[in-house]
Amino acid sequence: MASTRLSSFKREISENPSIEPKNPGPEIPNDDSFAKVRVFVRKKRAKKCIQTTVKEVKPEILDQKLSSLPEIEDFTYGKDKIHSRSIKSKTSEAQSPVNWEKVLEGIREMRSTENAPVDSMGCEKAGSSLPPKVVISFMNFSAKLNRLNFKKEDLQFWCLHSCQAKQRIMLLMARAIQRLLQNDLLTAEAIEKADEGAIKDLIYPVGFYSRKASNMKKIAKICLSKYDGDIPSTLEELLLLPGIGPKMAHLVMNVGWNNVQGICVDTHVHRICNRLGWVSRPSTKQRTSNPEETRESLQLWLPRDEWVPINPLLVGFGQTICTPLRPRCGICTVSDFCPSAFKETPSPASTPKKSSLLNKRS
DNA sequence: TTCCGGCTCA
DNA sequence: TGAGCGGGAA
Repeated sequence: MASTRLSSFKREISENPSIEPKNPGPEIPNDDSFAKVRVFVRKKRAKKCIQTTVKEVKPEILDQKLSSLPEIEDFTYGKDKIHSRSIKSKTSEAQSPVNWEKVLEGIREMRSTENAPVDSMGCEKAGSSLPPKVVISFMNFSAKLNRLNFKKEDLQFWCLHSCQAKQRIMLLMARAIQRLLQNDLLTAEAIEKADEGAIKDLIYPVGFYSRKASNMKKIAKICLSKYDGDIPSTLEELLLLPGIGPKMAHLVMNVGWNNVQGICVDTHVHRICNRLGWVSRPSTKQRTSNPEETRESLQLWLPRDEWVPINPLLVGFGQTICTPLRPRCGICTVSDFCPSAFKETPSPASTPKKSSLLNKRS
């Protein structure tokens, strides 16, 4: 049965070399008669699959065989299943930036000596303090938080992590979680029943509080009707929720479900990767124009085990040193590797527009 | 590309 | 005083 599926799959591939493999791939018969491990190799150029082959090698020479294929960057295989894998082609446009590891290490060191808001509030620092039956996902816990008058000890509830919770609720903001907690508004049922105006008051003055209160109600309703009060567990379904875009969907997949589908790229990751010259628009050396482009570009070369930690690392770095305005290049230990160091354009505030000059005159 | 809305900082 | 913040929708 399984071997029939495998042979038809092989035929499918040989007839159509650009076919995308299913993930996970076809099953391999789980018996002793099967002496070989099949390694499915897919060469990728940018996003497009350009070559697909199936190789059969004996397990005992697998490592040797694979080391003779240097273009293989990452793959998994097993007796039972062939999993997806990515291949770094020598001719690929996705070259790792020079010194990226040094830069990352330098940022890690800087981060270890400088506290950033994301360290106390970021969802990765998950809530062991959270009620056991509640898992909270949220967005917008960014640089703005440290400007607000919240005590640090009030912020211990901000986080989420995956746990064996049956009841989950996705919140769309960070800072209001404690107040929602005090009002028992942390389940889809409670949010669904609550008055939108009351939610608005509780989360005020979070950015976009009005829209977020409305989205919370909508999401709670969807979670109750479609997911039994839980949150969706796939990227596609998360993206269908109102107010949930790629940044939030990847964050939830990474941290809430421990299922890494992509890098969570927010404004800090987007800005810093571009400053470092780590990402570019396809086939160009131009900066990426939005976080989604950055994510795709970054994923082409950044090793998968960095996909989750890169977010809190760069967010904290962006909050404290590589700030949007007036980055502190003077204290940055990796500025030697940064093509944008000390080159930031002066803020528009220093060159007043005509309208503001006119206002001043009047 | 603009808007959302309160807030901070230069 | 007003630019900028930050992710998503229109």
